[in-house]
Amino acid sequence: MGKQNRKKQVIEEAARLFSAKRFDEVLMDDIAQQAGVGKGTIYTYFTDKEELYFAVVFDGISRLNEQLQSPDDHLQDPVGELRRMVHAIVSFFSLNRFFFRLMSKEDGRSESGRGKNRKRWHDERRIQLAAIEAVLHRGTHIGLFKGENNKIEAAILRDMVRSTMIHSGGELSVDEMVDTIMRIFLHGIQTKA
Amino acid sequence: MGKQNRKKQVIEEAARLFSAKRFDEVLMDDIAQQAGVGKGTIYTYFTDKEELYFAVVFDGISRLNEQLQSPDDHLQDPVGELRRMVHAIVSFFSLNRFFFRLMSKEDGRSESGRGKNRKRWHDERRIQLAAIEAVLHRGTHIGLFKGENNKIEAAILRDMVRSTMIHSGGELSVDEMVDTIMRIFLHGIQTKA
DNA sequence: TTTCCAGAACTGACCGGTCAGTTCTATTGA
DNA sequence: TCAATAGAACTGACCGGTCAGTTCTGGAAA
Repeated sequence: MGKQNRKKQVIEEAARLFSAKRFDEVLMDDIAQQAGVGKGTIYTYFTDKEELYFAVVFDGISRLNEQLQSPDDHLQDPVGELRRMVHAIVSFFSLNRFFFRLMSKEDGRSESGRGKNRKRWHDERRIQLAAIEAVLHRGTHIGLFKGENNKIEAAILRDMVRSTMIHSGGELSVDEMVDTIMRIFLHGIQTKA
Repeated sequence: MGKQNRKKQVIEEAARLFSAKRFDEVLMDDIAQQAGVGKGTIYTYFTDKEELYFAVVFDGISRLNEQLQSPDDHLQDPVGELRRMVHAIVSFFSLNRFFFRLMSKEDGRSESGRGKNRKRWHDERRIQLAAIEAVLHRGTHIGLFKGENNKIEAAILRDMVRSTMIHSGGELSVDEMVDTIMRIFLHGIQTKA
């Protein structure tokens, strides 16, 4: 088994376990066993449990953030670009249920900030908002969006993915979720009447 | 110090600590010290750390749910009723920052469900959604709302409070937050044009 | 032979939970 | 009003189990 594969395997299984249980309920012995790796081996890659935990978290969020970066659609219409982003988030989480749960959890801890890990988490999360916000700005500029408070609107859009995924109960396809989110975010629930 | 005050004091300090740190980082010794109470005293009220934790959680959520119950506004217009509910949630969390953080955290854990505490949490959360959903239904029935998927819409509305509170950075008043949420939820961000 | 690693075995810090001892409080009756 | 008493409430030093982190060994692969 290749060196990188081992580390990857550990991160993957740790993600599964950390997403399902409390930090203190997850044992290093379990992670080692699930990953098919000696416990000692884990400590060749990570100095301690906490470092492993954050490795898991950052592995997930940076992969998501890659997906979020637009290729070169700066020319595309803002609505299409927004839809592309929402789609990217929804499908990423659909394929990575573990990270979805893990991030929801980590998100809860986000306000109280201490240490460089917490800071980095904060930064990565801000990148997401900034990307969305930029598109909102562009749309506001050309009169397409109302743009009352782009910062909060960006946050709301991102978090709508979370709500939708949790509460769709697996009944909606990725595209249906994206449609639902975009419909509400763009037009609201009230009839024109 | 009165009997009830002690227990209440413990719950209050535990809420503060649990909201700021991981479960395993919060020491019973710390809670006791912060509450100005002997460690053993905590165990006269709660059988173990976990029970205390859930006592904290349920104390918060049931107080919130009380606020959510409409007095007798079943006759009032759905939009007004929705606004009243959003206002109730926003002001409750403004006055109870600890519970706000705590619930965000607990919410992250919500999917993986084991045990009766998890079930009760789930139930309490559903009560909130049901209350909102009922209003959406009523509005849909009289042609005021589009009502494409009231279940998810209810969840989104509730969670918009969370996003808004986290990302307003304390810059918005309660009423401004309520306005922002209602505006987006009812009409979306796109201009009519 | 040498390198690598699984996983068993070990260790000790740490912390949840206990309980013997102490303090508070309510009740009685003089 | 206050002394006496019962027992409820509280305390915090201590105990013991747990588990992160380390070391070691045997065996496989190269």
